[in-house]
Amino acid sequence: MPVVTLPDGSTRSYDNPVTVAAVAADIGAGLAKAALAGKVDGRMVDTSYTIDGDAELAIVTGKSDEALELIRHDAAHVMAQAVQELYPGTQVTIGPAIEDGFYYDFARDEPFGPADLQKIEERMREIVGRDLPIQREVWDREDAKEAFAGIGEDYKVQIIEDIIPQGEEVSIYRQGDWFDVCRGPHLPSTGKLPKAFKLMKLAGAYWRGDSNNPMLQRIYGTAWRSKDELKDYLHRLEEAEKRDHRKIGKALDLFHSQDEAPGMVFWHNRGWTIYLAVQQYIRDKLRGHGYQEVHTPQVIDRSLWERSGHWDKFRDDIFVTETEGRVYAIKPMNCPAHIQIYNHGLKSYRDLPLRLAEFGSCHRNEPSGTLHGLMRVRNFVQDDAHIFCTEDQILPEVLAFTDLLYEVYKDFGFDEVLVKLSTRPEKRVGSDEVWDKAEKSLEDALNARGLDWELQPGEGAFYGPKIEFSLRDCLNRVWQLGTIQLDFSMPERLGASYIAEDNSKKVPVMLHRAILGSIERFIGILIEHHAGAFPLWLAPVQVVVMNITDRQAGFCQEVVKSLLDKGFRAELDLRNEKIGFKIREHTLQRTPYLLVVGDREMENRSVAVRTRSGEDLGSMSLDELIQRLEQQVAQRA
RNA sequence: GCCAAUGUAGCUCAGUCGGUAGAGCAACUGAUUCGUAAUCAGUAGGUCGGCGGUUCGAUUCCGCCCAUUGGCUCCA
Repeated sequence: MPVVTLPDGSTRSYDNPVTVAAVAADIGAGLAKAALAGKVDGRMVDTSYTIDGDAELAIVTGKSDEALELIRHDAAHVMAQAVQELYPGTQVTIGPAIEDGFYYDFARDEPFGPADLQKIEERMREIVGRDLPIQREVWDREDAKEAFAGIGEDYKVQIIEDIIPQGEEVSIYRQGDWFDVCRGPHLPSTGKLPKAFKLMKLAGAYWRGDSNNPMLQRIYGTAWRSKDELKDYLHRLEEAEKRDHRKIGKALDLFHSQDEAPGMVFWHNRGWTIYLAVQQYIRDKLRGHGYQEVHTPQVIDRSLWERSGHWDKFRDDIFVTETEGRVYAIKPMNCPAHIQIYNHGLKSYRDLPLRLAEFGSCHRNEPSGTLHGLMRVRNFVQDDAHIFCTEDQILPEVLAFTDLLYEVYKDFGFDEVLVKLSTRPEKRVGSDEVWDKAEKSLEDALNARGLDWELQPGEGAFYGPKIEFSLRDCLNRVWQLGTIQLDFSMPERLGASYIAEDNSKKVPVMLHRAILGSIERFIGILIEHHAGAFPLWLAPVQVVVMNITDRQAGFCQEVVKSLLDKGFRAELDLRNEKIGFKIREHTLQRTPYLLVVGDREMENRSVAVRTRSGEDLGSMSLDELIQRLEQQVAQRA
């Protein structure tokens, strides 16, 4: 006698077990038709699911938020069916719903091309048109393996063997002649899939994400509840692409890179101006937070890297140079060098914590396929620092660092920070007691500041746990910026020690930490965050002064000089062009303030002020303007 | 590194089913001195990513390499 409670609180009782579809039909014919799935006690199920006891039920329709995942998962199935119909012999593997869409990985000798995508998409529409009922069946595990082996679906056999836990039932979803192993739930029929999908791109992907495995062909698609939603999504993508830091970097003349130096940046004056502004900002911050800035060599004999352990582990990723029979590494990181500074002179516990900061240029020979604009480069500078401290100082240091990091992110206008804590991996150094203490310090620090964070068990480095702070780029890709990593290994390897209160010799704990991470990457994120319209304090050119006719040239020069004297980045535009043309150009260049000087302004020694957003602030005296600019820079607005 | 795609003038792009290429903007010259998102006219500009092969002839077809883009893996 199931009693079904609906979201509005009303109940319906039935004499016998009922399906979700039956309840929907009981409520109304319209709902029965619209029903895509059910949510029973919070769990998504098929409409064919039988409710045999008291339960809470919500009918999922095309309007529900839950419908999206369902639709995307079904789109993946329909795509797989389309592919197998069009390209017999292609094996299917896995095909989940993902953010904004879905993908499916296929095993096929022939590569898919862009033309195939169109064909597949057409066939998908046809399959939707066929309105095939989608039926769930439960098969015996061994029967299922045999069935898939029989049709040459080796990957499916592996999935049943390795991925579906023993004891869990093996469910098969059948649509027409086509069937797939799947946990579900699915739509009642292929006809319920809105024709608001689009295949987006082709990619390679290793089977089960392991680069030792064969590479499969992945097709990405997007799917939505309606054509309008799809249109909105595609429009959002277009808008996002306009923010791409590589595009803006070129358009605003910030930087470039070229074939001769892959993964390295040629900073043009405007980009370098931003770079220096960012660096100067951090430098000032560090000085106020008890850091000492140092600078160490870029080229260091391999023996140091052998002692630190990097030579063994990262030999292939280290640029090397040789002279007079000695092999040197172009440094991939600063820490071993900082330990050399630490080791210089006997240290007492009274010297700790010792915080050494460096803007050191590092090179890593990253795999070619991973390079990406400013986000992933081979030569970068981090706002790097290493804190040498006692075990008891870990918590206060992590707390102080977290506070500093959020202070910095706030100044740059970032508030959506993703935080992840990575804990001990299987292979590690250091005793469990030390790890316990270290992990707890990191966790306590995050909780003390009330941050939302995600645990990544086993993802820590072999030498210690870490916290990572990440931001998203314009295409929603996540990039790590800040980090704090505890290190129980390197100080010992490189012979760092201090004399403790009890006169014993102890090894300090080292904290690797960065806030912006690579400054290159950070500027990439900044460019996309602001779409090139940098806040005044970062703008490479803050003010441009334009004349209407040659008569005002002299006064314009005076204005620029006054601004330069006040420390502003001002430029002059005296070209023989119409004012509208100049306004357009500098607006496109995202210059924050455009000053127009005509006869009127020259007469009363003022400037007409326009912002890049098109706002006309009218005429004002130079003093008024400077006051405004100074205030805005101070507020970092 | 792996899979796929792409590489034509400073920039954005078109084109050649094999006969060494074109537009807009930018540049340069001249005219114009014009008050808030493009003044007009003219001129010049390319080893069609690199190397090799096929061919009478290759930017076009084929192979290799380099770089870039989108993914995957990696990321001290």
